[in-house]
Amino acid sequence: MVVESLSGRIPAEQRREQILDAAIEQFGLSGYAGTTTDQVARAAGISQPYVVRMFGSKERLYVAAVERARDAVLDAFRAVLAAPAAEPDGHLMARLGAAYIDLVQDRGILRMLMQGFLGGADPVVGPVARAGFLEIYRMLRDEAGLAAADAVDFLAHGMLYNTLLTLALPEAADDTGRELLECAFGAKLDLVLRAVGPGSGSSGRA
Amino acid sequence: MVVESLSGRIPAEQRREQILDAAIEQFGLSGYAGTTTDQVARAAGISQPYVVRMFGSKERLYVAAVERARDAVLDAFRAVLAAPAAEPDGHLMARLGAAYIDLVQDRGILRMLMQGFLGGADPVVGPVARAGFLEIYRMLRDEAGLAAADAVDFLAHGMLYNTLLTLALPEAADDTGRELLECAFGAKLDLVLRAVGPGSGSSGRA
DNA sequence: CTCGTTGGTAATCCGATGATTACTTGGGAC
DNA sequence: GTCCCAAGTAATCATCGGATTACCAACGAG
Repeated sequence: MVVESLSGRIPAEQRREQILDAAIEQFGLSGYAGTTTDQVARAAGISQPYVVRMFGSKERLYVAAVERARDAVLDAFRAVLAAPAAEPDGHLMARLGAAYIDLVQDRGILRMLMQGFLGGADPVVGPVARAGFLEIYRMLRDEAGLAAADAVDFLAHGMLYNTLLTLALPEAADDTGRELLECAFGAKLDLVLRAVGPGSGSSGRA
Repeated sequence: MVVESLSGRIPAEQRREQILDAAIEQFGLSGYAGTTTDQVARAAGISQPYVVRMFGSKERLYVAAVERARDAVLDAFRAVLAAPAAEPDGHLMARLGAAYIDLVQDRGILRMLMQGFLGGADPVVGPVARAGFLEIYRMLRDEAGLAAADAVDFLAHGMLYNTLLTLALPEAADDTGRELLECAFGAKLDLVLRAVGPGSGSSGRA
């Protein structure tokens, strides 16, 4: 997970990417206010002042992390559109859905997206989050060619995925929870559970 | 919005309710870490130490606020089930959906719910949030009598509502946004927009 | 009236945290 | 080699925030 390569003196752009990876993980877990720049720095393997100096402020780092999470979604969907349909019975929406499930196996990205949505009321984060969401919708409609109603249905179930996964239901579900998961994810459930594994799989804190 | 009644010496239980109302509003806006106990206290019209003493700690107050938001949802749905169906064509799910839209006109409750979901990874909030979500699901299935697939579909669209509303899309939508809103809310859109009104309606900070 | 219980606050403490400043080191150009 | 810029850190600051302590004030019972 965390960058392990004992890294002396790395070009700034590469370091920037490492910081953003760490920021998504940490901000995703604890939100903007709940995450310290020092946590991000440690996760990226550098010192706290360098994080601040690289991005100017914590707030700007946060916005960059939100944008990066949005780009991850857009990239994942565009990869599906670029790839040839292997199976003829695989409808586009199903393939997009599977790609999304795959993407958000990285719970950092998933939670970062959700954090972004919740920032809708914030004067700085809000506009970024709204524009990002609409960009994804436009992509589904214009590039993937989904009808508006289909795109909305796709998004709705995506949001349910988001909720169930951030709730960590797959990791800790009783009978009711399992029924809900089966019904929500359908055939994709094994995709979800494969990553969780048979163990309790509780990922500890940093 | 904020309790205005110049209130000297109020019974503790009543004060507790005021604090919880304020907590839902504030925590919903800024999350757990982003909200100070002093903000909650001011919004409730009392002093900061009293808030802490009443609930023991900020964390316990937060958990209580999450539970209260959950109860608000359960109560709203049970009210629908208890009321006689006025119109025969009004399907149960549509009536439940309308009740939900109505409930989350209070954006504080809406955002508090979302904050709770995002706390799924937290060792304290997580279990509460998971149990609360499953409780709502069980209610839909057992008390409302929805088929599991219908309940899941209902929840999925509810989660899309949540996202669109926390993003504050109704308050600030371009053409794409309006199309998305129309498609997502359908006939319920006027219910949503009625509260927002023709003005910009940007509700200021506390 | 007085007294104890409940409702409530002012003052204060201590740790945490984002930012700033000043400093050090590595490595490529020539 | 030496020079200089990019990469990076240690030390420090000012502020904020949750919790604690000690104290004050209504109100009802007797």
